[in-house]
Amino acid sequence: MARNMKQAMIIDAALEVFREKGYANARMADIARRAGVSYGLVYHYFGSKEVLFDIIVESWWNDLYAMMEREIASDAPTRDKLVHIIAFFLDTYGSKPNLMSIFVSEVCRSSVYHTKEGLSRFLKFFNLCEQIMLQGQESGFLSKEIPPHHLTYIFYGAIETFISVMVLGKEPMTKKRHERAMNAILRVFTDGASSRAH
Amino acid sequence: MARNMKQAMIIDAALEVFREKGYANARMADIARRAGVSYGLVYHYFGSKEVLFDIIVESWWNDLYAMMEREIASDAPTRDKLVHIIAFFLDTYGSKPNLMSIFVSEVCRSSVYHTKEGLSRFLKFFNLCEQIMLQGQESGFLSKEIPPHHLTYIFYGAIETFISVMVLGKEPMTKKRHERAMNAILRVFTDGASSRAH
Amino acid sequence: MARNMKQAMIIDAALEVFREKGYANARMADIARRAGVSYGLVYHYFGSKEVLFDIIVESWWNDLYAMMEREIASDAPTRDKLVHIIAFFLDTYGSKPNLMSIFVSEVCRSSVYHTKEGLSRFLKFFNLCEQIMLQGQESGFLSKEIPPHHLTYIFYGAIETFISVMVLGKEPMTKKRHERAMNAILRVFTDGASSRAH
Amino acid sequence: MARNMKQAMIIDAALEVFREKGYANARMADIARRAGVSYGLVYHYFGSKEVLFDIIVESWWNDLYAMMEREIASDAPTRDKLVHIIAFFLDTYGSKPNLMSIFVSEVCRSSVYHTKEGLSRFLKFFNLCEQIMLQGQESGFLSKEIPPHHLTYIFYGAIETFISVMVLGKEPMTKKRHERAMNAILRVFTDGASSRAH
DNA sequence: GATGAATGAGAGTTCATTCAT
DNA sequence: TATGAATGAACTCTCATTCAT
Repeated sequence: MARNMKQAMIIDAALEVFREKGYANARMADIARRAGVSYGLVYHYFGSKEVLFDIIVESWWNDLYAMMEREIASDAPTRDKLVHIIAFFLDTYGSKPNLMSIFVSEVCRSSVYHTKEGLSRFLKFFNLCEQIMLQGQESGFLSKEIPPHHLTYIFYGAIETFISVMVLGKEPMTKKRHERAMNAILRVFTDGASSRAH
Repeated sequence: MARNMKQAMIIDAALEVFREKGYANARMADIARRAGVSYGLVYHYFGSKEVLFDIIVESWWNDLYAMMEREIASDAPTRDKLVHIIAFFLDTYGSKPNLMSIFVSEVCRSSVYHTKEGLSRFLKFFNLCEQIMLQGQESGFLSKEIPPHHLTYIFYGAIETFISVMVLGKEPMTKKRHERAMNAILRVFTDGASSRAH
Repeated sequence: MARNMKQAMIIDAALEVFREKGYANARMADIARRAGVSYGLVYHYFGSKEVLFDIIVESWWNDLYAMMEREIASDAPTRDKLVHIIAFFLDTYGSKPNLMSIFVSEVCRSSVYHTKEGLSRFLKFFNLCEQIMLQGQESGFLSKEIPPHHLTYIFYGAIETFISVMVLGKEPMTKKRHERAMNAILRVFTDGASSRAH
Repeated sequence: MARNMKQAMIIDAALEVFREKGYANARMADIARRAGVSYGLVYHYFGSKEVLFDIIVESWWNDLYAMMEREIASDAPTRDKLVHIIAFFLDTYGSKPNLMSIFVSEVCRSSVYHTKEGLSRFLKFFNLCEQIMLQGQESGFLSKEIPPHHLTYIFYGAIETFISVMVLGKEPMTKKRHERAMNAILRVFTDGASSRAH
């Protein structure tokens, strides 16, 4: 599939360039050069810079939503669901660091703050997350004293910051890092950081 | 005073425009028009778009560092220090929502990912936060099982997400919101979200 | 060919505009308009106003150096070498009056005084000229009483002023003018203006 | 005379700045700063950048014309007149190097090529010079075989190039340099560079 | 499909000049 | 006389996008 190959090369190049420079400073010429194609071809396939960015971003959101919906539908214990969500972020960082980097540095900020679509995508994710928190409260695993959207903020904030720090440090994902991040987030989120927690 | 007044008007206009459009899409002409001054005056006082942005950002970081250092030096219980830090973010959102909005949407992301200065400022803040976590562990308030930098990520991630959501919803700060956010963050961070926590 | 043609048209337009207005007052928009191309194309090919100017200037210096080096290497009598050098300037004025005009009004002054490269290019030419004067002294044609760099200044000064006056008067080069300038420079430089000279 | 003092300080500052940067790149703010006055004052006294430059340039031309007219009116031998003219340039370089530098790098080029006034001033000087050459021919000192305007070009070209080289090398004027330049110009102009000249 | 020359609107920046004080 | 805040036209340069080949 020559077609798919070139498209894929452009996407990969775009991931790199968007990560390095950010959306605003990424130039279509850079992406074309990095992909080793003429920059007419980028337009041939993707129409515009915005569309190219959106395709990348959309694939991310769709994967995320799919995962979240799987978890919501599943009848696993809430604790496992939280584990799966954390793992999804950590694994994606491991397999597609560029994508994850773009997500934390561009998507979940600029795009969210300055476009309608960005905002609604973000809110949709929070909504899905909230459902899981609600399931947790109903199953008796999570305390009902804290509103589920607040639980969402704290849970998601923890994941995002862990990912951000790895992105900033360009740290490669390792088994150890994965395990430590997972443990820390899960432990503090469920039992708290206080020394009283057993 | 006239001098300081116009400067202040430009800064205020810049805060608005940067918040609305983001750094990349903010136009100096917009800022000048919004401030009700001529195009050239913005340059007369601030030299360039970058400098103007930096002045705004720098004032934020300096305030933040000052607060953190006060807390580190203080001999209040760690729990109070955490309260003060959370309050600092919530209060700043209340008094300077534009600044806070710029912080979460631009500074702590694009600027941090794409400039050396941005990165080092961010890391400095994390470092200060870590010191407080360490104090908390030493005083016996926080569990020593979790590394202090991990505690930092979770604590800060929670604050940032609460602020982000308020920014996105353009929610005005109220006493109630302040209290709820404070309680949720503090409660989950120290005791966890699990229903076993009392 | 289309590519080279447009480039050539831009260069020609630049030669005209730089000559008419001088480097500082030449506008890129003028050059583009004169060349009959879009604004952006000038940048597409030449990157910046400075580069565009430099390319023009560099071609001149390179031609000049090449000629000088040919003369130095040649075993013709010094008198012939001087004839060739004078002819080079006069002929270039005839075939590329814009280039020559830019040279005397911009390059050999502003550029030389205000940029490192300009200075070193000028000195390099003087150095080559000095070598020819030295050859003339060694062959017995030129008096050894006058230092070769002084001979250079007088010889070159004469040529430059003749060219300058032609540029100022926008005089087209004719055979007669060529001959008269050649004779006057050669005659005075070798035998002097005194009536005692035979 | 406070008035004259500040004016003089501005003129001096302008001489420096115009020399360092050239007319086009000299900024009024630079001149004011260098002079230690506000830049409103520069306008108060001189009206515009162009006027300021013109005043400087005009004083030069007037001194030059006055000298030339003195020489034309004098009944000294032509040789002495040539000596005086050369000395005028060398002495002015010694006493006012900035002025001389501006003259060779800006006035006798850009200004001459791009303004009507510049051109006419230059031609007037050439005209005066020609009269002296004519006197020399009539007195039998200079050969009648070479048109007086050609003699002018060669004579003036020699002086200008000597001055230019000193300006470029920022060489301070010394007695020795003065003498050598004088001798070289005079010797070659009258007797030629050929070894046959006695 | 594929190229890259060509376009031009748009943005940042400069700086001579004005004018209220 | 003296200041420097204020103005805005003018200019360079960028880069997403189009289109002929």
